Amino acid sequence: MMAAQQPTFKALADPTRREILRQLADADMTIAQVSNNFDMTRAAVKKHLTVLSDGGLITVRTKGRERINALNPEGFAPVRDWLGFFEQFWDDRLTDLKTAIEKDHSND
Amino acid sequence: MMAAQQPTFKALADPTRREILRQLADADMTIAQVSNNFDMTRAAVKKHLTVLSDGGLITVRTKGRERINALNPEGFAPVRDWLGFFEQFWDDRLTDLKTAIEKDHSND
DNA sequence: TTGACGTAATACCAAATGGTTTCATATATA
DNA sequence: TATATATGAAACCATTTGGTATTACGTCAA
Repeated sequence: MMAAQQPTFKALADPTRREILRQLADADMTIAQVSNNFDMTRAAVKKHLTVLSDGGLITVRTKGRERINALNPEGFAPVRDWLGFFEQFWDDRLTDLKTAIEKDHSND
Repeated sequence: MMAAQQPTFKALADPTRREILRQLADADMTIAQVSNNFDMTRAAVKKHLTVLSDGGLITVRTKGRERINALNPEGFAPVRDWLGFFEQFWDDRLTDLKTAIEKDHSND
């Protein structure tokens, strides 16, 4: 389990790729459909899709001569986990702070 | 409000920078302290810290001739928001699916 | 005030990145 | 079968990135 997070974060570093993900939330799309929404060549978009696929953020299924790209919810797990580490860390610190304050007030 | 997310995601794309963040969770550190934990020059670490600062993920305070680097919880908001969009999206889709199933079963 | 220390700033380099163009391959369709 | 369509793949290019080394600057302490 516990997929490597590097390919995921690498994939998310480019604004075009994040925009592609946002658009795939609306509908699954072929490479041609995705590239219609961007001012760059189909080849460039294809490269971005490859990076997204390597990062596990999308899945690709073949339908005849078309490749249909779709979001892969599981691929977002590395980001969830990474963020979770820090959120948990801050939660714990807040809890510790509260505990310390209560302890202090017990001296009133 | 609503900080630009590009500098944030850019900052998170490098494994060294994510490791620096993890270490800053344990304790605030000067540049020299951070660079002691990595097999690269202080100058290289300093560049990473600059990128992290540009991304809003850390804050730097001056204490004499030292610069103390610390995590900035607010800087994580772009990631929280970005992830939240997709989580919300999937939640809604799941809810819609459940509703559709219930509706279908009402024909029994 | 004079070093020593912590950091900033710059120039430089190799490799990665994001784009292009061109050509090849596989599948639909007339 | 012949042609159009959808994609894959490779070569190429400019810019960015992540590292280095070197030098300069501010601050502490003897």
